[in-house]
Amino acid sequence: MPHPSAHRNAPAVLRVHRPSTVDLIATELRNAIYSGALAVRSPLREVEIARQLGVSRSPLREAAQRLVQEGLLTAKPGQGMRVAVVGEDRLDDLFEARVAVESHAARMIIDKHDDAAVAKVQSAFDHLLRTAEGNDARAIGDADLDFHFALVDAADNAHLSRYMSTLVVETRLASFSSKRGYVVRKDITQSHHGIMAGLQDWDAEAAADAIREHMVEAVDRLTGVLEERGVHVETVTEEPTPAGAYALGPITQPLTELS
Amino acid sequence: MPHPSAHRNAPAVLRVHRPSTVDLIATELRNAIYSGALAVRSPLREVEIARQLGVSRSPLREAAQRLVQEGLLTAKPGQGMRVAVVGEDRLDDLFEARVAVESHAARMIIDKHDDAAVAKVQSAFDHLLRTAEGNDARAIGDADLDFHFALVDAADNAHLSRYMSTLVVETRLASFSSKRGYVVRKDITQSHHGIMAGLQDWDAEAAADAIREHMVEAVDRLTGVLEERGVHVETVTEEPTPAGAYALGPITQPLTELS
DNA sequence: GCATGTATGATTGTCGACAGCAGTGCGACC
DNA sequence: GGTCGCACTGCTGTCGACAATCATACATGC
Repeated sequence: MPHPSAHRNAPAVLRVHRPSTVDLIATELRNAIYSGALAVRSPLREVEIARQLGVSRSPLREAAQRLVQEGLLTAKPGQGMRVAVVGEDRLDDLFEARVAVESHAARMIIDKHDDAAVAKVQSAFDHLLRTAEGNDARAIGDADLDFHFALVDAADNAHLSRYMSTLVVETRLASFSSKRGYVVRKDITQSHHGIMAGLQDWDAEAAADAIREHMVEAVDRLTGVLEERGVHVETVTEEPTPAGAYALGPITQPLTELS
Repeated sequence: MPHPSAHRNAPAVLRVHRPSTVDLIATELRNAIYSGALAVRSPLREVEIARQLGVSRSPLREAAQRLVQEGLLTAKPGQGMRVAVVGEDRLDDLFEARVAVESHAARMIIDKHDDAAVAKVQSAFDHLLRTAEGNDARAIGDADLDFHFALVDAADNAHLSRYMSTLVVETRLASFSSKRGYVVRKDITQSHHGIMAGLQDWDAEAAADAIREHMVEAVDRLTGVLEERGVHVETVTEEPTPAGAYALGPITQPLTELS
């Protein structure tokens, strides 16, 4: 039985895309950092992790170099690599870069009057709204980052999407690096609402302003400047993880995928 | 004799920053790609290049993975790595990403009324003007890319600068990948003049518009759509290189540098 | 007691080697 | 004559091993 997607004038077979072992390891490492399985500042024990992944040190080190290039790992000669710390001194640069990417993504969507793109962002926004009703800080944080990635991804620019995927993980690292633990603001949906409104009104400046304001709020939250000013905002804090011995799953070669 | 820069209240010694071997190799590879020593689409012969660099295959492969992450090298399982081809299908995404980064850099400079930043860009612009008087296509191309990097670098955001440094090399790869060879427009200074004017007038929208227009012109030049439309613009073409056997210099450990 | 020097253990950085795969050319077969 | 099959060659992907380096703890001396 032919596959339903088999098209008449389409080429008989699609080009197969085989991910290399290094690809798989790099993805695994990124996920481990994003999920917190690899804690901030923790050294990357090559022999141990290589054993957990079921590979040798060579491909692991090669994959790790990709994350070094992304800024997710830092390497010091003689001391190996550790999960990068995104301290307060880097917050301005990081979130300003996000403003650059996300506001331009919004401008692209608006310039094209791309209804489908807005619908995608709306979907992510709805999910954020539902999640924000609960008190799971991590889930809210995930939905938040998903929203921002969806915004950039909806602009349909592979280059910006790839850069954004790194920015997302770095943002997560900034939260993990915070002295106050993993905290999200309860009013997080409000600033997102401004972004959605800008998109729906096809108002690029309004969307860009909302994004800029949202990033300022994020930096304020992470630096704790709000508490210093005596401003009270309701937040949700994740109970600190046991930081126990994590375990990375072994690399499993996925079935040959078509692209 | 104490160094003149020794400050009274500064820490006695600065933190030393030792570049790792992988750092040096990665820089060497980037330069080789930027200069064209490693031609587009050419496979990365690991044994040969490792021998030229005076290192083993392991650190070379690790360094190469950094360039894979940057998109400067592409890796296919079983076929090793080759210098990436930035074909016409990727031009839109690439230059749109540059618009995002560069226009935001301009906005940052303008928002801060940063005179020193404008002066830096002006310096790069002057150099471009002088170079454009000649007919050395490659030199003009270098000055062009230097200008755009200077613009982003002047915004004083390490994150964006790092991303821009990759975008610069990718842009160079786009020129190398062009079927028409390495070509620069004679009227290249005009569109840059608009950018400079926007900065000097502290007019963010004017600067952003000029940047956007500049990128459109660049894409038009690379896709050859101008010729198709019968529009004639004066260009300078670099005579094709002999494509002879290049040679990468051996890795030399620089003296311990202070950061 | 504090600082300095030393031994130890673990971990990284690098290398050479080997198996396996991909591309190529030749030859056989339909 | 074209297609298929097969051996060959070069290269990659992966591994284990070794030396150099770093961090830690301990001992020594002032």
